[in-house]
Amino acid sequence: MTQTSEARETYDVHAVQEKWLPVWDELAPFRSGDPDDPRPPMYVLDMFPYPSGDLHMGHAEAYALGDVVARYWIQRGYNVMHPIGWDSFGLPAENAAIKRGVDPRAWTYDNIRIQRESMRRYACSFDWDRVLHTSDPEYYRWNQWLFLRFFEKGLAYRKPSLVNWCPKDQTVLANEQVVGGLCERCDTPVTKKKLTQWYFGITGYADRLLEDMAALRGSWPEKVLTMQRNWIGRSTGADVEFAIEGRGEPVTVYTTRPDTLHGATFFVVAADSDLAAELAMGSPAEGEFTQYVGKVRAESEIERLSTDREKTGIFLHRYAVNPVNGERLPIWAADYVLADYGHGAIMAVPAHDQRDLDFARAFDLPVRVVVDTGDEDPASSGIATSGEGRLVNSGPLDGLDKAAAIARITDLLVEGRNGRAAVNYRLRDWLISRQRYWGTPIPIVHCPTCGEVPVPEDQLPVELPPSEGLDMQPKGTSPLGGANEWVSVDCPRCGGPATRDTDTMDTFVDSSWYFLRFTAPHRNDVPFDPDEVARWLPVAQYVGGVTHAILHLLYARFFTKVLYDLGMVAFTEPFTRLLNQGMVGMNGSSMSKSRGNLVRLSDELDAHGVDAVRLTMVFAGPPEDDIDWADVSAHGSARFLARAWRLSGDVQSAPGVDASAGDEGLRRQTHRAVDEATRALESFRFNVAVARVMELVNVTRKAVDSGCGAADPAVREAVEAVAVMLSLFAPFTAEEMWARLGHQPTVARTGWPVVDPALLVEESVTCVVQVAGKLRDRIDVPPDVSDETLRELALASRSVQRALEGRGVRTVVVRAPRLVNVVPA
RNA sequence: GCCCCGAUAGGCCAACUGGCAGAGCCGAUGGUCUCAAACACCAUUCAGUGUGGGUUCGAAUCCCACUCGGGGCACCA
Repeated sequence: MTQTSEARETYDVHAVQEKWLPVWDELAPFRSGDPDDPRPPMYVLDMFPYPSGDLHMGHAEAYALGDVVARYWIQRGYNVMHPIGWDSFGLPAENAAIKRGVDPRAWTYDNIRIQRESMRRYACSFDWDRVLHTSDPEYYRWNQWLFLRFFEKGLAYRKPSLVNWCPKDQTVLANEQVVGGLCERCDTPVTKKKLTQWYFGITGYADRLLEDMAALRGSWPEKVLTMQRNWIGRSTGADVEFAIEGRGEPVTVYTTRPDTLHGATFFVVAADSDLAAELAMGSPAEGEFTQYVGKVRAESEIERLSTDREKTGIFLHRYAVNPVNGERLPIWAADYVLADYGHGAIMAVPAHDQRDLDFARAFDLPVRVVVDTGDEDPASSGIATSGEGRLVNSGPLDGLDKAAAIARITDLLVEGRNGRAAVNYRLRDWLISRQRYWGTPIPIVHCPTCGEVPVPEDQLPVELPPSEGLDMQPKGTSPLGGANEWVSVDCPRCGGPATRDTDTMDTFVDSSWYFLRFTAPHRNDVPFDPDEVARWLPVAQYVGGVTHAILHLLYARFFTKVLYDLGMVAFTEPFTRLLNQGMVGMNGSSMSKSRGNLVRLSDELDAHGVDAVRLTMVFAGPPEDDIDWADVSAHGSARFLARAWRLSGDVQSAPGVDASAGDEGLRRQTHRAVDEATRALESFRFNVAVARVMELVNVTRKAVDSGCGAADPAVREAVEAVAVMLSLFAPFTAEEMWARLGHQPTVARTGWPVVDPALLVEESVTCVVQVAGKLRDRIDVPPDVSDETLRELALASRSVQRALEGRGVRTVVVRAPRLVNVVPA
């Protein structure tokens, strides 16, 4: 191999970075707000960050991937809106305030400044004209405004309930923020507490959240859809009313197995429910019951969740009456029945429900089989049977199968007016109150005479009082309660003395509609501009971590449907396509916020340069896979980029030279590389697209050194294609190459290379000839060879004849022009 | 316990609707350069696709069972 450049130039990545940043600042190639822009609009959105310190490896991966998508569609001629903002309310700011005595506001905005500058240096293709921060009063006023719309529709309401409580953060948590019984933020075991809190009525949207997922199939990861489906947890069954001896009102229970109604042998109410307390009152077991409830309340979620714990409960000395046969069922209070699911009470059918059977065996209660499944009697086996079978011991249901029995009993219950078909959801209403400072104040005034009074719109935003002088220490009530002057207000309705609600909203409220605000972040008269929303939304491509598969994405979908019902948007799903990127780890351990950063992004950027880090993130594998930084090589990426850059200095033809006169072999390789890279990009196989560019660099290097030579116009065509394609992954290198090729900045807006289909057609293809599925010969044929000709060519092959060993030919499978399979007799 | 997803070279990963298992990167080995090393460059290397069946002319790809790994839900009646 000839050595073309003796004194090899070296590629100074850091100098190149410093060179182009100010140029891009000046050109602002990613502005999307020109109303006369003729390009078709497209909305590409990265999940916005929380401003906790500087960017880390996870951000670097996410924004590298989001940038590939945004920059690709820009090259394809779209006016891409790719905005960024900060999800800047939340606990860490407050914790920093407590720990270091700094103002949460100052801490937050300092971090935003740092992250913003890091994003600039990382060459993120954001439209910097559209920045928003959810902690700005101009933003959170619209949280409050939307809250009031929800309140008017009855979708925001207050109720007393047992709520998840984090003893460390001293605040309530939504169901979604309790992970495996631990606080999502601080991993403290969560307990229950009875509090009156604000909720959003998401359960009323459960069916729509479920059904509308059909439209997302194929464009959202199946995994995310499955997780949402599980979370919503729809089940169908029946409500059945049981009379209670000595009580006027019957009690309704929900069951998914109404067919087993005749198998009920006892009745259980949730120990921590109001109903249990009422039934226990005056009973001989009252004292025992009170003690039991105390114990249950004190238990942490983690204890409750343990599956192999023993069943506990108290017999209340009361009886329920089975509506189908008049049997008296003893009523027990137990903690295995949940107060906030269904009606907080169940009919227990131990023969066909494992939990009921475990309880029956613990307390020696009868077991009656009503579905003959052919399995061993649960009373002796200890295993409840839930399979198919014929109904027995069930009066009018005897002989029916499960489905028929469910239909029949449901009809009978309706006739007897003591039951009906029913649907239940695992999903609970969304608890949005937080007893913290750094969030959106809930715009409600509590008046002793008028009750809950909304703050009038012209008084929005209800701004947070200064943090100075407020006690931020977690103490179970909001720090805002200490801001006496702020709390005391005149009731907007009657003018009398009243107090503000001192809780703040869950920060997931902020992120449930921010994607709408990006269309016009500076409008202060509306939350978002309907015309702009119509122009840009729904988001064509959303990019973010799978950690938000349930929480954020479910809430945002819910908000969108509510806004649709309010007539504010014309679509019901906010994100048309979703790409989940994986996480970045090191040597098998993850690098999450809580576990500390094993690899510092700034170190990697210093060592290898921005482009090499970005390229490594994209090239490491499919975007949704996790990356182990130990498995990939930023150094290898840097080496490749230097090789690509070197090519741009080798090109000897002039800009604008006619490529059609160039070397055809190289031209074919170039056009095929662009074609394949394009297809890979559109199906999110970014790593494959990068491989195609690497391949093109390799063949171009060979063409320069030992092929057509550096002066051939095909070399320029190839290197220009490399530069444009690299602009998605390695913007600095691409820009520098573009300049060295004699062009003006910026390569980011140059346009995607156009593939000449004529150059994709091969002159001849290698046809594989198999005998009995085994490779026996290869023959070169024209790409348009006919089946007939190919068949004859193959049969004429000496290797084929040898492989046939004189046997006859049974069939010949011909797939022109690539393959022939000769099947011997 | 239930439900998803995955398993291809020493590592990370490719392989369009079933059709030559290998595109790319890392590593390793050899060479060039060097006083030497590092860097760089050139070249070489390695699997028959987790296991067992099935469908097919033909299976990494489709089907069934299992193993291992990852994830989700889990006392939700």
